[in-house]
Amino acid sequence: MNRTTGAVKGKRVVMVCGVPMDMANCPVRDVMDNIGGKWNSLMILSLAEGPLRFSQLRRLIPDISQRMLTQTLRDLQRDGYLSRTVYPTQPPSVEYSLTDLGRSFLVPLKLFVDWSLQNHDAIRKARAEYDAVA
Amino acid sequence: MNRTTGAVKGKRVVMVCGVPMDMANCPVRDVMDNIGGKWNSLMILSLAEGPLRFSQLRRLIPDISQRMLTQTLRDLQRDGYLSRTVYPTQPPSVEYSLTDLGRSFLVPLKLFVDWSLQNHDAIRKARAEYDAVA
DNA sequence: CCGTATCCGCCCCGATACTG
DNA sequence: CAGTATCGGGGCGGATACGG
Repeated sequence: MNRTTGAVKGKRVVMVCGVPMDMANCPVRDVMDNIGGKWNSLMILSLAEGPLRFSQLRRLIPDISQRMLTQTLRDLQRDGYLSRTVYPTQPPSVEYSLTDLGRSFLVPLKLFVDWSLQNHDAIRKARAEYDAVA
Repeated sequence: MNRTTGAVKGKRVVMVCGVPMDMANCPVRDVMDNIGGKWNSLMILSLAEGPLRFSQLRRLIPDISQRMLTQTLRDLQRDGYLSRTVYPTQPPSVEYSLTDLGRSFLVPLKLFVDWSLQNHDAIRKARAEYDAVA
């Protein structure tokens, strides 16, 4: 397999695992930016078992600020991971729930969570050893 | 299932998918910080098919700066994803290769890449629709 | 209850220049 | 070839206060 890189029609292309990746418009980078934020993946996981209201999410994730809760929900809604429905009560209540896209993302996300839980100790150990040398 | 949150022995615990998550020392957050960087996951993918030298990686990923290449490699080595071996030639050559930990991470990572490639269009579409309304 | 608006510190990352 | 050192912009995210 050829792993060289080059400019193809002015595009930066990186061969990774035999698949050409357009770095200028990279899907992986794009998705990673979405869920790589501090709260995004946790938000999706929190909604995995059913819809929740704004204040419920706030109580469920006590450490998040009101600002970041709003922003995270808006970003995830914008990218299609979740939907927002407003119930015209008094005072108003807003419910957030995963879309099909959001639910489908749970598959790789949960695998990632499992891996993290299984290998966290190994990582912490490696880190400690590295720091001990330095 | 109970999804309430609470202080357990002074720790912030969030119930997610039935699993209690300690937010103060969260493995998922820890791992996400490692590979959530701009170049980290791409670096691991680049080394998936075999060891590469510093300059080879530099050519393979043309957009990365020398500084970030060094830093990314050091961070990934520190957390145990890859190993660094120096060959005492003149001039010196340094080879980077995935460890067992790094290779095992390829499983969830590749699943994530596949999902990104499959759903990128849907995300871009959702984003366009959202922006059109606003 | 469900947000907005504003200010601001921090740190990621790029650019550039220099070493062994 | 394989790094290190230094500077600086920009954006993420926290704190706080205010609005419908």
